[in-house]
Formats: sequence, structure tokens, C-alpha cells
Amino acid sequence: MPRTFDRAGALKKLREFYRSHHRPPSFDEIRELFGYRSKNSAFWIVRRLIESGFLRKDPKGKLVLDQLTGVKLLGSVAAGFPNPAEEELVDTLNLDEYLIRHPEQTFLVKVTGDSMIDAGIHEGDLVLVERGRSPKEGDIVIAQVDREWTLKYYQKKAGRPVLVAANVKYPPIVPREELTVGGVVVAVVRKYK
Amino acid sequence: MPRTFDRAGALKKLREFYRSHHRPPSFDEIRELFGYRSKNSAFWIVRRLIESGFLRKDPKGKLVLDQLTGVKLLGSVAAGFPNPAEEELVDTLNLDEYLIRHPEQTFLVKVTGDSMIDAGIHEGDLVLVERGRSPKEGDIVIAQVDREWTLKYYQKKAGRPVLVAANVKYPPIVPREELTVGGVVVAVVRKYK
DNA sequence: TTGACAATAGAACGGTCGTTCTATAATCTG
DNA sequence: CAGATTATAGAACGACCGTTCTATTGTCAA
Repeated sequence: MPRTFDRAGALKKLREFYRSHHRPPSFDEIRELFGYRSKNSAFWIVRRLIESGFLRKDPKGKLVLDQLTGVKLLGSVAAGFPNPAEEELVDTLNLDEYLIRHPEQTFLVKVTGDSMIDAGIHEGDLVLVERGRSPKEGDIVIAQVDREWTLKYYQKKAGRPVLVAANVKYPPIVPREELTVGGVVVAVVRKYK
Repeated sequence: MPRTFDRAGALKKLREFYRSHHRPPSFDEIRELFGYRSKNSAFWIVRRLIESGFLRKDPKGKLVLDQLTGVKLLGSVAAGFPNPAEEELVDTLNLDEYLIRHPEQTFLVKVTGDSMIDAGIHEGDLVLVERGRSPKEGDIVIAQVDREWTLKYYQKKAGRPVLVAANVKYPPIVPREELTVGGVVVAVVRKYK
């Protein structure tokens, strides 16, 4: 192993392995990945990567490739456009970990209709909904109205809950009976094309 | 091991291990996870889970817990609100895998300003940008205008590229010189609170 | 060309891996 | 209660794991 070598390329290979296998590679698999004939060479690659802080090990000695599933988070648009090639990145973000706090109570729902259009939630978007959380005023909730489930702002008027659409076309809804809230919207995801 | 046992609870434990360790547990770790004193018990748990299709193994015999990092995707809102406890779920989705096709060329940028508000992209949202892709008409791009980077629709007028905001406040921009496109927006992510 | 050093190969180690086998304990059945 | 059945324990296996050691090859400078 050279003192300096292609760290980016090496990490890329490990990342790809992790992405497709959902586990870190063994040293023998690393050997194969890099085309060596001796496991020892893989050992040195890993050693160098650990020394330079790009890799680490468990208390149990297992390789940990966290941060390798994430995507680079750069600064804001207006703040000037940083070059991702250079190391000006603010952070590395795993979208699942970033958005989902309680995986067991969270699920995705596809949005139909335009009742929340002014809140920037369009038809076809996916909303991340967390169940079992009591909504606060201003939260967007998924609630049952007339046997139908819809997205609405959760508001209060004279102590009673009111469902308000983010669209002038739809009037506020004051539930007559008990209001059934399916969950609170914690995030919106829109994929183009 | 009973013929029927708490599959949901078992999977939850394995899921939690995977989430925190970023690798599948060994049989000894499974034993510990479930409070047994013999690895053999862990072996039977795994066997049952594989038999019932909740777990599988590599060609190399390693445990694969894919789909365990994801979040349940249910039907659409208007289509009625399915109960996630029941097995009516449409799919299980890993957000990273769903949104990011080319991890190396993709990065996140935080949005400032309101130039794309009518496209449902608000200040504070994160946009997933893919570099090195030539924009098609109608794509949202991150482009350089007067030394500043902004989000705009990419349009063509008389064969020449035009940048159009999704906000009547901002007039279309016809670049005088070469248009520098930093990337194409492939997704929008908004997190509440 | 020779010597020094870096990079890779290859063999060998103890440890942990997944798995199987047999033994014991717990539970059920009649 | 007896006997059968099931669940767990515990020991043992070969295979592969990460690691270390030594040998070989390759590269460069003098």
C-alpha cells in the first residue's frame, strides 16, 4: 500500500458493496473487490482508511461504514453554490435517519387532491406520517372527515379542534363528533419524473 | 422455539440492532438480544424467520435484513386510510434508495428565497440535486445567474435556454452568455418542526 | 547493477462464525 | 401421573474471520 492512495475510489468501492449487500464486506471480499490475491493487502487498505478517519471499527472489531449511505449536504442555494468535489460540505445526511425519528410509528402516504396546495403539498407527493402523536396547533394532520381521510391543518377555535385546508376552495371543517386523527405529518417528499 | 411465536417482536429487535450497528447481528448477538443462553436458540429463531420469508441469506450465507431500514408505504389519502397494523401496506420503501439513483453525483441543498414557491418549493426545504445531467425542458435546475446560484425552471425559447421562476414576482431570465447549470433537482424534502 | 525500500503474496495463528448433535428441562396430553 | 413432545442448553465441528509474520516481487536512486 502506498502512503497516499486513491481513498475516494476505495471508499466508493466499499460504499457500493455496502449498498448492494446491506452489510460491510469481509477482508476477503475487500481483497476480491480490489483485485488483490492476498488478504493482507485488504488489511492495509482498511488500516489506512481507519488511520485517516474514513472508516472505523465496532467495539467488537467489526468494520463500520456508517455515513456511507448518506448524501452530501451542501450549503444553501443563495449562499453561493459550493463545489461538492471540494470538501466544503456541511454534513453528510442519511435521509431515512434524518426524517424518521420513530420508525415503527411512521409510514408514507401518497397525496391525492389539492387541499394542501398552499402549504406546498401537491398531488402525488409522499407525506411521512407519525402515528400516536397528539397534534399541536398548526401541525398538518391526516384526519378522518365524513368517512374520508384528508390532509388538513390542525387548528383550535374556542378550545375545539378545527381542520383547515391550505386552499381557499375548501372551507374549514368543524367536526361534529369526535375527531379521528390518523397521525401528524412530519415531512413531505416529492420525487420528480 | 414454538411453531408460532412473536415474529413482529423478533423482527423489531433485529431491525433495531441493524439500525444502530449498520450490520446484521451474529448468531451470538441474536442470542444475547433475546436473552437466551445458547446460540442454538438464536439459530432456531432465524430459521423460523427465514422459513416464513421475513429474512433471507446471502449466497455467502450471511443474514440479509434488507427492507428493514425502510418505512411502510400505504395507499393514498383519499383512497381511505389503511391501518398500518394490518398487512394492507403497498410496499416498504427506503427513502435513500427511492430518491437517490446516482449517489456519487447527488447532493442536498437547503433552499433560501421564494423563487420556486408556486412549484411547492419553500424556503428551508431541501432539494436533492443531481449533477452532470443535462436538463430537459420543464426540469427544475440549480443555475448560476449573475454570480448567484438560484433554483429555476429550465425552459427553451427560440432554441435558447430561459430560466423561469415559479413566482410572478420574478421575471424570466435569458442568460446573455453561457448558462451554468449546477444540476437538476430530482426531489424535494421538507421536514416539519 | 546493486542496495534500499515499498508493495504484494502467501502461510499460519487463534478466535469467532454458523451449524449440528446430543442432553436436559419445561410443557402438554391423555 | 406417565409418556410424548417441545424448548432450551451446552458441547463440538469445520469454515471463515481478522490479524500477524515472513517471503517474494517490484520500483527507484545511487
